[in-house]
Amino acid sequence: MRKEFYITTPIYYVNDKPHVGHAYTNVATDAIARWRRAQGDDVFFLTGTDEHGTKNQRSAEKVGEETQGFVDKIADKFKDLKEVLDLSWDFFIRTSDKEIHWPGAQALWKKLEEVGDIYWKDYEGFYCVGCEAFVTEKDLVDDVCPDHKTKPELIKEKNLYFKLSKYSKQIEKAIETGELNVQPETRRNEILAFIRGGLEDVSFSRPKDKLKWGVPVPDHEDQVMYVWCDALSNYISAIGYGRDEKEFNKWWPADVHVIGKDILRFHAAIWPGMLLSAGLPLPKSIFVHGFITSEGEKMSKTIGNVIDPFEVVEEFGSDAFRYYLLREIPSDEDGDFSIDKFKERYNADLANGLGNFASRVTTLAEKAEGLAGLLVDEEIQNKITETAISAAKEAERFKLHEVTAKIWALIKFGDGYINKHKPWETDDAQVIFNLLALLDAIASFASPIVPKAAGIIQKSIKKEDGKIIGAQKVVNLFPRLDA
RNA sequence: CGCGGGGAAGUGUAACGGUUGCACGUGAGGCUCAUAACCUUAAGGUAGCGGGUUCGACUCCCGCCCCCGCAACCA
Repeated sequence: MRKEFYITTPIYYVNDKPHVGHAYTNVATDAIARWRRAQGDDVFFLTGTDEHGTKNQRSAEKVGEETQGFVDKIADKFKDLKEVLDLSWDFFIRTSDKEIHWPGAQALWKKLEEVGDIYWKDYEGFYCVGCEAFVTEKDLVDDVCPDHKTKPELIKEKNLYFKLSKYSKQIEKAIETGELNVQPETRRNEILAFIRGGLEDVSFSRPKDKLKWGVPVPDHEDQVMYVWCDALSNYISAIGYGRDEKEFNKWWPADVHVIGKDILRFHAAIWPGMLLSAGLPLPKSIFVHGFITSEGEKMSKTIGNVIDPFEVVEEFGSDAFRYYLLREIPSDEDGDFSIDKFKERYNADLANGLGNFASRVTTLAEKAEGLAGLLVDEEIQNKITETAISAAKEAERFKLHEVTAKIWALIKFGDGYINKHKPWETDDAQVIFNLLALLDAIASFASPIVPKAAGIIQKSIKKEDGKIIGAQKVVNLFPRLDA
């Protein structure tokens, strides 16, 4: 029986076009989704955009556009990543979508209110008139707002609050027992320490005059949802919560929420609290990945080292970019993106590695005779099985760079095998058949990582009734780059 | 203050209480099926510092130094 597997990326905030960090989250999630599909699971892969908030409203005003039109344009850029990065997501949720998202977000709100977890409370904070938003002390430079050079005023307003504190213990226990599996371990410890400190209730709404661009709170005309209920609820609204119970029950709970380390708290504290309140099951796991630095430094517009995924792919192709992200960036830590390292990886692993291996094997196989009907030698089969097992083990804990390394080690083994057996001298059909079987396995293992190249290789291997009978030469999959 | 993670060849990384492994890069040799690709091999690490436990520690414990993350309204 096919098992449902529901995986999500965060929804991206649309105040700017996508950068390499977004690309990373997408590619990592995509690789897991493709891997599960290859395992035979029925996968639903969700991504999308978070489009509300005063920031977007103001950005739109600044350029003299309708807010909706403004966010539409940026959301499209995120959608474009599908083709650019060769993503396989099934649905793209937008929080400004009144048909799909709003009913879910509002249904969830009503549920929380129904069980008595929503209440009125004064919210007090520093408010910058220029920003039209509350600012935190962290935002301030010398006590003034860095954007407006004014001192924010302390104001009070009535907000609806969510009783997160009530679920502190339950959330803590769920994470401790692994019912909600937070990966990697270090993030699990981090969030547990935080939760043990006791969770406070969170502000859940804003008065409409402060925040116009958002989801209206049901039954409270003058209030608009603050980000938590608005954004986090996308994970259930997208699959039918509040609209289509059958579809919702098919997919929920999520198997994995893939997130960046910056939003761990929202996903591993607030979100579980909301779900518990609503009587819904918790997601099975949360995979927290690190951030990407650029040329060893934090990416920033002022330094000018922001990496544009569109440009990298334009120059080197989606497979190469995906490979770099999955192989070079440790999936559970911060990693660095540098053009030199990119080229090094490309030449070593893709051109000299996968590409060259595919060429040598298919060239030998194209000329070979008597391949049909042969069986793979035990040595090769064992090697393939070993790799499948160890790669799957790493994939279970989301060590994607390790998965990739294990698969590429098989290429190394293959190259050694060719040199050892010299099939170009012996024309040994069995050896060539073994190599073809190996290449076939490598292509299928690598397809979640470099889907295009894997597809080309698979197509070049001729099969009959699922059995390999020959191949057509694969030419220059990854042309070498000049240093 | 605190909590959590980490410091290993030029770079990136893995496992492990008992010859530090792997990959890239570098040097030498080999091969020619292949994309000046591939294979073999060499050099290169006193495993941050100082103690302790132990027959024996990179691995466990303690102290110190350095780096990073968290420290709640930030997506």
